Amino acid sequence: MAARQIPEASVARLPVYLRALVDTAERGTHTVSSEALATAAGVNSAKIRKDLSYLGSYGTRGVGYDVEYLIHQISRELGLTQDWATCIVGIGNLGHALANYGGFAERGFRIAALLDTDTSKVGQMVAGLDVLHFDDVERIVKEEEISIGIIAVPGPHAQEVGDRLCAAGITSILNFAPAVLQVAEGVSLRKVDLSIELQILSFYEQRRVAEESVRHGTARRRLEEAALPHAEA
Amino acid sequence: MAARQIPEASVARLPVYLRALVDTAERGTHTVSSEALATAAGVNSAKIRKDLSYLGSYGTRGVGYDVEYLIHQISRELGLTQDWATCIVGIGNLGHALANYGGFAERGFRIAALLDTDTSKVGQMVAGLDVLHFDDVERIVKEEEISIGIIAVPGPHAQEVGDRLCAAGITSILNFAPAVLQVAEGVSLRKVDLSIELQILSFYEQRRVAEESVRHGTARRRLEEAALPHAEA
DNA sequence: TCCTGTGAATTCGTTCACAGCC
DNA sequence: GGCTGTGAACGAATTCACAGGA
Repeated sequence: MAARQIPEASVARLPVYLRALVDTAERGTHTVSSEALATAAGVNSAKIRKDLSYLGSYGTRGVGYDVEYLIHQISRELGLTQDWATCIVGIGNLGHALANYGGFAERGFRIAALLDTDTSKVGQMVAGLDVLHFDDVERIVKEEEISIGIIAVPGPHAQEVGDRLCAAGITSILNFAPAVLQVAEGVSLRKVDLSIELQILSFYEQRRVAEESVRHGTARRRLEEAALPHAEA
Repeated sequence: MAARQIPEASVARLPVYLRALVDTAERGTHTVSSEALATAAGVNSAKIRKDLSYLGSYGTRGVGYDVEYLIHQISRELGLTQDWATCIVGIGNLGHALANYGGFAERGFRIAALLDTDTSKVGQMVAGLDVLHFDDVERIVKEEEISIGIIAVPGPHAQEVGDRLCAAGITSILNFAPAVLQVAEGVSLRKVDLSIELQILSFYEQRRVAEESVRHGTARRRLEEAALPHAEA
């Protein structure tokens, strides 16, 4: 088993499983079936089994998975057994919120630096950290051994910030800026775009409205049909 | 053409194209090829052409696409020609940041209400709006004709908030809470999970480190091989 | 000639269904 | 009997490659 090269789609689900498992463990349960874990994670059981099979054979036939053991294996696979140093660039509304968000540190992501170019922000204390000037990014990344950069600057500045981060030796970027980012070869990039998510919802929202009028039309037609002499009792 | 039922993956890219097109228009360009748009949107040109073909035949062979016209068509398709009322539930760090985030209003998403259960927050002014009590959600959703709910509460409260929103008649939910949300049949759901994104980056980060040691190992082995007598000149 | 629009080919991801083990 | 692990079947998404119109 243990076939290397886990599909991207599976990797993206592992953190979800991990969370479901931690919840399960907190409830004092020590064994889960793929079915139970599927329910907790909001997917189907075949997907769970397939995804977990990429990591190895960690389950027991006829029984299920040991919760603690699986938590350990997934954590290891995700690289969560070590700590990663991150920096947040752009201490505006969102940067502030991210700096204060407890969920990062909880999972081993240490916020090692807050950076901004705005001199009125530099020197401020945010979430217990001094805001430093982005000009010093190369030195800070090296000193703090930062590998993950979080971009929370306005869209038009995202690319230059990304370039500087790449140049400074960062190897992963999480981009919150509403802009398409080009990164150096070999740097991982993920993006979170708030307004894109709303626009996707808007599409389905509109389609729902369109379908509703169609359905009303259909309903009306059905009534008409029902009114025809050959309608069934 | 205009085949209905646009694939989900294409829908998710339309907002990205839209942003790239708006940028292009702001630079005073009136025509784009699929190739140019692909570069601006960070995808390949075949994808652009295929995706746009689902909307209709809006390009001109040998020329490209009219930027303004395409902006109009995509906006219409995404339902952005009308305004959507939203509410934000949970006015903590993130809720604050979201309320102050300009990107929503810009694209026709009006924040109609801020809701919280914490009585110390109710009555506060945030981003020019009174924070209201979540208990009144049914009335507020009806009065303001809110169709999209944004959840920014702590994980353990997300499900009950989601249930109340669904019961109040909301048809789309954007979930920022770190929890798997179950929604009523027919309600659209998207989630944004900050720490999951970091965990995905961590996976690739760790793999990179692992690969590096392998590559070093390989390099060493190659040197050894090269030192063998039968090595080529 | 240039670039779109699209069938066909391919790759990727999901689900089925059951053999194998507890 | 119950549940995992996994080939095989299926379906979705991407990419290729080129016919066809400007």
